Amino acid sequence: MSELAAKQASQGVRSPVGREGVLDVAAKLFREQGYGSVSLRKIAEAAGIKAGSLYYHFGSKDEIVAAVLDVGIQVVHDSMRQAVSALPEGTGAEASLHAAIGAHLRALLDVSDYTSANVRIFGQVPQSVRDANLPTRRAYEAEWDALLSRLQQEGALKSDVDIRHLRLMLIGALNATLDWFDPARGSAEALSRTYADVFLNGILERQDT
Amino acid sequence: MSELAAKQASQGVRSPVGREGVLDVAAKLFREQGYGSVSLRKIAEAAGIKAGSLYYHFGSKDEIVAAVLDVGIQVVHDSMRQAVSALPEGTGAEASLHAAIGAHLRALLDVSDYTSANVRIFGQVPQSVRDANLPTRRAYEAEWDALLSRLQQEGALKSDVDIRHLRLMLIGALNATLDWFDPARGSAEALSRTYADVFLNGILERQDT
DNA sequence: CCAGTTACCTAACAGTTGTTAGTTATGGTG
DNA sequence: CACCATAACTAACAACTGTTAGGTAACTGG
Repeated sequence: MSELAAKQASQGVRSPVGREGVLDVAAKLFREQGYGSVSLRKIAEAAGIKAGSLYYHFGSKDEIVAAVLDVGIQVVHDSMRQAVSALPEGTGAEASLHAAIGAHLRALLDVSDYTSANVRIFGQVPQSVRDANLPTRRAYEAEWDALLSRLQQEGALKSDVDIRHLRLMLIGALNATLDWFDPARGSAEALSRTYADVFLNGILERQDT
Repeated sequence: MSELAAKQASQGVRSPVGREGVLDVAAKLFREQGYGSVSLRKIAEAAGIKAGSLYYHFGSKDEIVAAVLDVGIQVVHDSMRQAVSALPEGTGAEASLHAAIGAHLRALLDVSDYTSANVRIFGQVPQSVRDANLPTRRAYEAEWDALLSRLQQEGALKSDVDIRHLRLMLIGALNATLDWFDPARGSAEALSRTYADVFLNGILERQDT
């Protein structure tokens, strides 16, 4: 049950599904089935209302999916920012990156239907919806760029790697886990350790260490 | 113009679009617009015929998209196998991986609408179509696993990395480039150097080298 | 020259889609 | 009690979907 619905129910209101309940259900369906095969009637049925009723809360299907996309980025953004800023001052590059990667993967794989829906359907929605989501995306990307730049200025990262490129590579690799990750086979936590290690140290056997 | 169409035209035949021409056009549209928003009428129009005529060559829409998916994997598989097998015997891990990565990225970003369409729409098509494409996929994945295992047995790769996991991570990262790669900003060739270097050596600044 | 094959076209079908207009039931407020 | 906002419902629309049946023109082998 959504927070809003819970609050209203406790006030004795005949608990309506409401805008929030619709979004929760929509995010889940989009994550599971993709954009194209989720109709308004499917969303409505899963929410326990009729299709026409969706237009009380939203002006169009685009408006629903746009809301899901925005929340999806906000969740992972908050999660990542919080994880990094919670680190003690002077934390090394290794731990900082691991924290950021872990936060991203947890939001994507454990926590949020919104974030996974975003990653899954962003490439499937109409251009106009994608454009509407861009500012929110850019803010999250800037957070990553800031982190990576800081580590590079501290001399922890190679000076010849391009930050934008590295960020695209990193987030791309992380998001791709959504296609195959199986919680029964391993935790997001373990995954983030592996990913951080590969990106930081590579996979080549070395003489030193 | 497709090879078939060219051959037939040179024989004096009133050049039909044909099965091959339809697939070429379908692959391009799927790559550009995704699965859901490409209707049979759009494919037909782009091919210069009418929607109903598609059923002369194919039994259903699923059959069209399944054919595109299969060809997409075959192209990148052939490209990768050929690139690796062309290397002189005793080639090091670094060069081997770079060749494989380069072949994959070139098929994805430069060469084939089929391969890029596969990566783009695989997650959007009906379950049955995905299942039909699985054997072809597995063969390509096995090719990668064989390469990585060989390198690991030669002692070139760390012995504690899981091959399957590494392959998923690598191909996932490579495929993700499709979302942002802009040929005007850099070549697939240059990209493959960067990716190989990061995966092999990591991004951490080191005392040695 | 005729028969057959190839590759298309036309027209229509049943189902689904996003969307709209008008209606109704509920519960809090003056 | 009357009033009003909230959150639904019903029923229909035009457009579009994959698909099918039947027809037609062009080239090919006998």
